[in-house]
Amino acid sequence: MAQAIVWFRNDLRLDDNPALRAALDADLAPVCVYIHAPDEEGTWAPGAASNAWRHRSLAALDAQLRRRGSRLRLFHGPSLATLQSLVDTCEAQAVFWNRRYEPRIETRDALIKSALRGSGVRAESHNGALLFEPWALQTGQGGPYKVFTPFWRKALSEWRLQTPWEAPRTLPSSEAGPAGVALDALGLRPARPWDADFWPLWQPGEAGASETLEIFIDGALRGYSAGRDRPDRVGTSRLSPHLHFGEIAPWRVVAAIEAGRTAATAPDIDAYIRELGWREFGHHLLHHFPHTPEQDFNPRFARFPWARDASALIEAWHLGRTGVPIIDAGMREMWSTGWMHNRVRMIVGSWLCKHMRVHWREGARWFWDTLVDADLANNTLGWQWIGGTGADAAPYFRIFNPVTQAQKFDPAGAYIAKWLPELAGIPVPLRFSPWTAPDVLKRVAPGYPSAPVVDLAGGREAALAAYQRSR
DNA sequence: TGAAGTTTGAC
DNA sequence: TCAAACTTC
Repeated sequence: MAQAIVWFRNDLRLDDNPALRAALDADLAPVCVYIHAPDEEGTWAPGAASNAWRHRSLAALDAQLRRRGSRLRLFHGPSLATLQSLVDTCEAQAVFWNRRYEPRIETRDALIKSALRGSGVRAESHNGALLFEPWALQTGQGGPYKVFTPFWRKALSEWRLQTPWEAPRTLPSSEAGPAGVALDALGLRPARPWDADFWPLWQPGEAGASETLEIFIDGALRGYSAGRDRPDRVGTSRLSPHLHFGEIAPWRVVAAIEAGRTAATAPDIDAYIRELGWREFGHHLLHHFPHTPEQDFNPRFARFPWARDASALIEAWHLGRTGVPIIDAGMREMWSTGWMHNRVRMIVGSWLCKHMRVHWREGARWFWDTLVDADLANNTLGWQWIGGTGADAAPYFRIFNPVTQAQKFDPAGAYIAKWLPELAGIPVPLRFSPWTAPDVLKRVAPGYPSAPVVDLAGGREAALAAYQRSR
């Protein structure tokens, strides 16, 4: 049987894998490879938490391939040279992969595709990650969308999803060509086990993704429209890292969720699929506006007076020592688990960009390194949104009050107590703003900051004034 | 997928 | 008196 290279990237699954399917449909034995080449991603090489996840996800994929009589071969880049050498040594007839949409990767992959084709090899990329390719939806004028609502209306009107596909129980094995390097040689696993608290919560890989989906459907999906805003509960799908690494296809998530549609569940199902729509919109924007991971979408903010020398403020934010419990709880949740609830991401983001008046790229960089679901499309969309600089963003003057938000979405103060145990002894009305009861705070949690690093009312006023000045 | 201040209208 | 509606940033 002739061979094909199946080049795994952010599609670390077998089911619903269009590249793997293409190889099998062509009657070619898949040589499954992963090529480690972080330098080819420029300034957005994967961060530490992301690498820790990938290490385990690659191990899971290899185990799954072995159960089917195949295996995953690992290599160091550069990607093109590695693929060319694999094509030669395996005498492969084709190379298949699933597309990524990060600007540097799109450019690199286009070069790789044309180089392979230039040497007479069949090279094909497929859609393994999105419900709609970024170029599939266009405005009436023929351009990209910049506003979510019309984008999503268009998507719903052209709703056609890939049909689920299950990988065969046995894969043709191929021993041709080099064996590759050991997983540890890629250096993805942290040298010091700072990620120890991640793994009771997460199971990287395709099996973990399916299990997470089932848990969501049996649990938080009912009541999702309201429950997703509650960081004190399991109210969200927690699928984001699995979707980022392609451990499950979004169309499979949609199909599974739709399967239980009733009149009662319809609003929750629609609300969740709309969130997947934001993920689609993020990829659409990243593809059409490739400078947005670095630059404000709205050029007006070039004149905005960001705070000077905010390094002490930024450090307090990093460490979860701002003195505002809901913010510090969120930052510590992320540090411990590699993930932060989305409502809390908005609160900590608003605090950084508005009260601290620090440019969103500082936040984007920190999230990039600390989140297991760090994704250039979603991270950029989220930070441009909360910073007020984005395409369809919250206006800059929409400033979250972290005390009000905590009262509303963590009413029993349970989320705060979980991540800031030193504040658990402060009774609930005071736990949201402990600086208002200085003697209690000093007695119960003497190590916690005695006051917010930025005054809530003063910071809000300063941000509004700065916005006015820049107009 | 804000907050805060003001107005309005039902008691 | 108070909550919902409205307005402004």
